[in-house]
Amino acid sequence: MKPIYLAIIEDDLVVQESLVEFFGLHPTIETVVVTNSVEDFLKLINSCEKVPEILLLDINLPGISGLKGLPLIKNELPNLDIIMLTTFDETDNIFKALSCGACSYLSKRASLQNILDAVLVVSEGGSYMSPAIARKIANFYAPKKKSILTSRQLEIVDGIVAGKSYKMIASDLFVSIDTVRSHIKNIYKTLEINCKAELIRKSFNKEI
Amino acid sequence: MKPIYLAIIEDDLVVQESLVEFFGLHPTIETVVVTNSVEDFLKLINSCEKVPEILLLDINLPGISGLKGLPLIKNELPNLDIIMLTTFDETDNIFKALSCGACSYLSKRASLQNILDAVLVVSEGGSYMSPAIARKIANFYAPKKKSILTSRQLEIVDGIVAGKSYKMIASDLFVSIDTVRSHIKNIYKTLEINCKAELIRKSFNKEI
DNA sequence: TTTTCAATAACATAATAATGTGGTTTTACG
DNA sequence: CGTAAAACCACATTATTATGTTATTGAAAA
Repeated sequence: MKPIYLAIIEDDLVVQESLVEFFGLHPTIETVVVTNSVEDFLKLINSCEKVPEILLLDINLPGISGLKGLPLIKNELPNLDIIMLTTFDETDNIFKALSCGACSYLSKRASLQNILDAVLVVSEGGSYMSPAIARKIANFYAPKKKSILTSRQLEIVDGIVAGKSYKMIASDLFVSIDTVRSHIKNIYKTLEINCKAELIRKSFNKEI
Repeated sequence: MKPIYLAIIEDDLVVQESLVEFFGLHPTIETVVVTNSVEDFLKLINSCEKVPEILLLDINLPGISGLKGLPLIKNELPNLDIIMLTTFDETDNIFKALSCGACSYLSKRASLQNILDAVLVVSEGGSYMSPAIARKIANFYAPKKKSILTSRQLEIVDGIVAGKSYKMIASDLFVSIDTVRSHIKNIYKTLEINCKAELIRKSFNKEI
């Protein structure tokens, strides 16, 4: 059975060592690169005969942070699957990491066994999210209780988000363009915004 | 210890029975409602003294499908955590289910043990996604290979998406407003669009 | 070295959007 | 019955956006 080539970037030497030791015991995982910074990793990676397939990347690193480093690393090794290790589960970071191509995300409070599970899952083409993280993702998609806009206003918003002009929205809804304007004025007031871009952003962020 | 009240909607009687039997053995889980359709569930739920906290919901049901039923159920029991069980992992369904408020999603090929894990994780406020599903979610966020826009053009797009006017973008980038206009003309041409709304939409859909 | 392309910029014009003020009508609620 | 909210509409003004044409400069590619 082909071993899984693993890399680790972790600046906390205690954590780093415990990871290395733990994975050293595993029969099918071979830790091929271990560094304590993104910079070192990028230097080492070119002169490395065994190219890692999976990387455990700490999100809080001195120098280039894990989050900033992600695109740099992905640029060098596009096929590397990256598992983020994080101390705090900040929602923003989760989505930023995912947007940069991280495929798994787990809390450092997770046990070594959990981290191993994640590595194995990823090596099989899956993805592992710790429960708290997964919940945040689910909540992100979840519908908001109820909009502060009226149903008519929501129809107007739909039109805007769909890229229609006021004129088009007016003719679609069989009302005058001034009515559309009027609705939009009210919508902007309610949402405390003053341009279309904000409206569309809010809509995509499910803030409406 | 307070038991976890569980409900199950599953039309396949073999699966249903094995679930009921399996959870019956668990000390802290009490299965309080079992039906084979969303319709029956909605009828029963009002005359039920023990209100379920977690629901295992099959996605493919006769009559009202699990997906269609989700909002109806959530409407009756807003605090119910719903775990979707699915035979096929269609990406569309995953996101639809999440958008309707499902908090976990797992393949029926998952073992009973996995389903139990999911129930326990959810009962603790987490969320469980099977690896293949989680991977699809991660891939959804992953960056597209490379943009057809130049880096400068991307800076302009960022400004637009952030809700800035041309004037603001110009002053942020220390160029004239006509330069910004010029960039935007080129961007629209390249992307074959002709308004800001489309640009923002594409940006949020990672089509840029 | 010629050509292409990205980035810069000016000038011009038409369309659309943002904002204000004021008004009517219908519907729902206490 | 009165009132409030929602949907409707008009008129007006300014700001911003969309679009066209043209041109210079520097860097990269052919």
